[in-house]
Amino acid sequence: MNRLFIKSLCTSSAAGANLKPPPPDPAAISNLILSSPIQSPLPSNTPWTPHLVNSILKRLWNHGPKALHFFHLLDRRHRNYIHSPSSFNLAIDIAARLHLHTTVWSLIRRMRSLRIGPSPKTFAIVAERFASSGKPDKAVNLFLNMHEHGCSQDLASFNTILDVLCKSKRVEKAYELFKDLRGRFSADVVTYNVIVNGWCLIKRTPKALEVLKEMVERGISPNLTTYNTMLKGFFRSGQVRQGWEFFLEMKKRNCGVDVVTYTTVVHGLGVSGEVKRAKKVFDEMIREGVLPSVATYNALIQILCKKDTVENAVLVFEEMLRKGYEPNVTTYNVLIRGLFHAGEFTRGEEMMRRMEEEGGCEASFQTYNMMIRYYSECGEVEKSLGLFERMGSGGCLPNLDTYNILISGMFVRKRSEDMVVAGKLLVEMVERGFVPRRFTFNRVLNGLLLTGNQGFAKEILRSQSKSGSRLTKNFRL
DNA sequence: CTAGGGTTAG
Repeated sequence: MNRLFIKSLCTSSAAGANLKPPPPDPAAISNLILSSPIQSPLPSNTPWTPHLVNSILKRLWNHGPKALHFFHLLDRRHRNYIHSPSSFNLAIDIAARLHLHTTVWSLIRRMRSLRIGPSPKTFAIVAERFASSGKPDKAVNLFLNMHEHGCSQDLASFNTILDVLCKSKRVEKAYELFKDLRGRFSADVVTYNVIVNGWCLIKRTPKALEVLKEMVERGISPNLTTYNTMLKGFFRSGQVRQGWEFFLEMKKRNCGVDVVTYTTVVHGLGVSGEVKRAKKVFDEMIREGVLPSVATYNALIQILCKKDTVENAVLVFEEMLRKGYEPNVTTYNVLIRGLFHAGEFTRGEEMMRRMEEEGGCEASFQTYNMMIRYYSECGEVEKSLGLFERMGSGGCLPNLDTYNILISGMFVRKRSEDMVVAGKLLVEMVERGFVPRRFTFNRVLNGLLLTGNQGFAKEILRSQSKSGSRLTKNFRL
């Protein structure tokens, strides 16, 4: 009897476990947050985990104010949930992108008081924001002072700050810092590779070669990454001949050329219009037993779209499928772009369907922005808006580019009702934390005024000056 | 986010 009772308890609890609600769906919660007013409480009884919080923050990436609001609510209201360092880093990134410096620093302080950071990664994020918004000195100072915020400096974080500066094209600044501190941090092959890449990124290959020479002199051996970086640099700066010779030299000296080397050459030759040679290198790589990757195929498909025909690109795509490769978002984006570029809108749409239904790839903001751009440019407003709607309800929210592309498209047909849509989009983008360029703002308001929509124009202007926007300063009705 | 290869154009 007793045993039976226990047994029934066990089975009922097992049944209960089966009846437990499915794991919370980040998409559903994100949409709930998006559609509810900013004061609304969070859904209760949700078993919050760092993973769940992070996927929500990523989904709300292009709706920064809502994302941060969500983060703060959870931080303050839930005693039994403490944000993870990675969630803090995401929130800090979002705040930095919105230029909310006070928020950035209060989040960093909060991390510190919870004793979960800030980490070198946190500082890399903030430094990256500084560097790419024209403040490389602030990025450098941040690195120099990070120990005051409870984060130690080491070779890895030195390499990171140099890389951040280089990637945002502040190579001179990076090189200065590198020369000042390479002794103190004992620069390694990674440090030198970062600097070589920096000069290559701004097409200054002579400087890159100088650094290469210098590293050898200082007893640090270049590796395959160094050579691949240099190779890419030649092609990027249009030195196809030097690139080719460098490639021959790499093979001659048995550097152990790999799939990255070959992909670089295929892409480099193709971009310069040498499709036949690119195809030959692709065949050579297979002969040499170096297996092409999805990236190699993407490079080949892209150059066929650009410098050959989209039909040939589709043939390579089919071949890739036959060989068992799994195309990724980039593959599809490149192909869809090729089709749209060739005016094959219907086939482009069909490829997008295949990407989602057969390829198991979700359309990215690149997919949407590109398609919206093509439709906008030829005045297909309904098509653009349709895609924009799908974006809003899906996994990727419209970003600043989307709004700019879409708003420009509203001027193509020169219709009054398009101006009203442009106005609504302008208001919406500001609500989402994006700062429209003054040009965009004036263009939309003027458009409204010229098409007899004074009322709406005034409304926009009022709401903007109320929120203290810098945009309204020079605008008079 | 300790370095290198595919998505955008001029």
